[in-house]
Amino acid sequence: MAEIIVVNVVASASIGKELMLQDIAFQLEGAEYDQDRFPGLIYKLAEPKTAVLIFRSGKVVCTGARSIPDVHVAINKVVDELRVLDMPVKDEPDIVIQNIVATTNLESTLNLIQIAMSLGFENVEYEPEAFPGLVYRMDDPKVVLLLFGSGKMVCVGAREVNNIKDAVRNIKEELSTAGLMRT
Amino acid sequence: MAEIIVVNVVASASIGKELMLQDIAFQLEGAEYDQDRFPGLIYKLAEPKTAVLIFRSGKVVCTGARSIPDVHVAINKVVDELRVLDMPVKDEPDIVIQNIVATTNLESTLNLIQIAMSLGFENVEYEPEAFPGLVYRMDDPKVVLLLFGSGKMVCVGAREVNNIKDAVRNIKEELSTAGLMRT
DNA sequence: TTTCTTTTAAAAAGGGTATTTAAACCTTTA
DNA sequence: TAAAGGTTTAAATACCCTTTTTAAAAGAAA
Repeated sequence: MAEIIVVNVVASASIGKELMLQDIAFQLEGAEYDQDRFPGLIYKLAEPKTAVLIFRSGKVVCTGARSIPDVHVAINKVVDELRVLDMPVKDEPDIVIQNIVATTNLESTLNLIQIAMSLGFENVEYEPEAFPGLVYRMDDPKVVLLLFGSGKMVCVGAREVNNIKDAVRNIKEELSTAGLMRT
Repeated sequence: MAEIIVVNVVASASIGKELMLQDIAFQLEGAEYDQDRFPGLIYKLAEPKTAVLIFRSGKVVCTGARSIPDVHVAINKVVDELRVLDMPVKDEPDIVIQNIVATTNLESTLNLIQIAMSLGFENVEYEPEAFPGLVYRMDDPKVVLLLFGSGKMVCVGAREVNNIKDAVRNIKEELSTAGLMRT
């Protein structure tokens, strides 16, 4: 079975109280902050390679992590840096994984038109002239799959890694049963 | 003492579960519904003269009422009309008064520049070239007063009528003490 | 050839969209 | 010149947008 590769993890966390973003922007090297564009301050870390959005409320969003442990490492790094700047931050931020994006290879070229008909148009969106992937909204687990003619797929919206495993297992079963995959 | 006139009462309420706004828009005479402009359906009542915003969530907002009893009359009218259309509505919507707007006359012309200095620039905004009224944010009760050179004023943000009475009493006392009102 | 656009999910928090109302001053429009 | 509309304030409702990240692959633009 082709491996499932997590390519992006998005998480949110509360790291403290009211933060003075203007001060942080001035003291934190590399911080991007343009209130007119976006209310959050954008801080990109090189290792783990992530982008952390810091908000006035003390909440943050971490994007781009390749694993859940990396999310924790990234957020803790930001918290430590803010602590050095004497900003009011917690010792243990409460991190919540919000979205895990993963890819895998179904190892079979796919006839997306036939798959669209088979999965039912109520859960499928397929407009090759707009986007080459077929969008399938799975109910359980509640995730969205992007299927490509090459057999590769992307799973987005998962809250935990097991959701992805279940989704991949389900779609393989559905396609195989419908005879839409080289078995 | 010049009377306080309530000119607008805004209230919110939950009147039921998920509502099909599209259906309501089609069946309710006079309903305005344009999803691209605003997510709520706008329904204007002639008596009491109000505008009720109905949302998909089953929550509504009533604006324009001249009194608190009128808010109840208006919302109940809407609920009754929706019930006739077989929409899922409650028997007793839980109405919450969110904002009461009132006007009164301080019966003295006011020197807004002097008042701005006296009340303290941290709570006052006065830019006559932009807007003729002086904006005063009172802490207790937490309301905002718009003072005009004519002596007339507007009080917004009150949650109950007593807030307005207290606010008027307070501003009169503050201005009189500072000798900024003809007593 | 490289880059960008298309699509999807998710959070954060502002801004805009719309509704109502008074005050009074300015500008625009018939 | 009169009438209309814009200026400001509060409040709830709930959507859209903004930004960040990431893969897939097709088409277009540079």
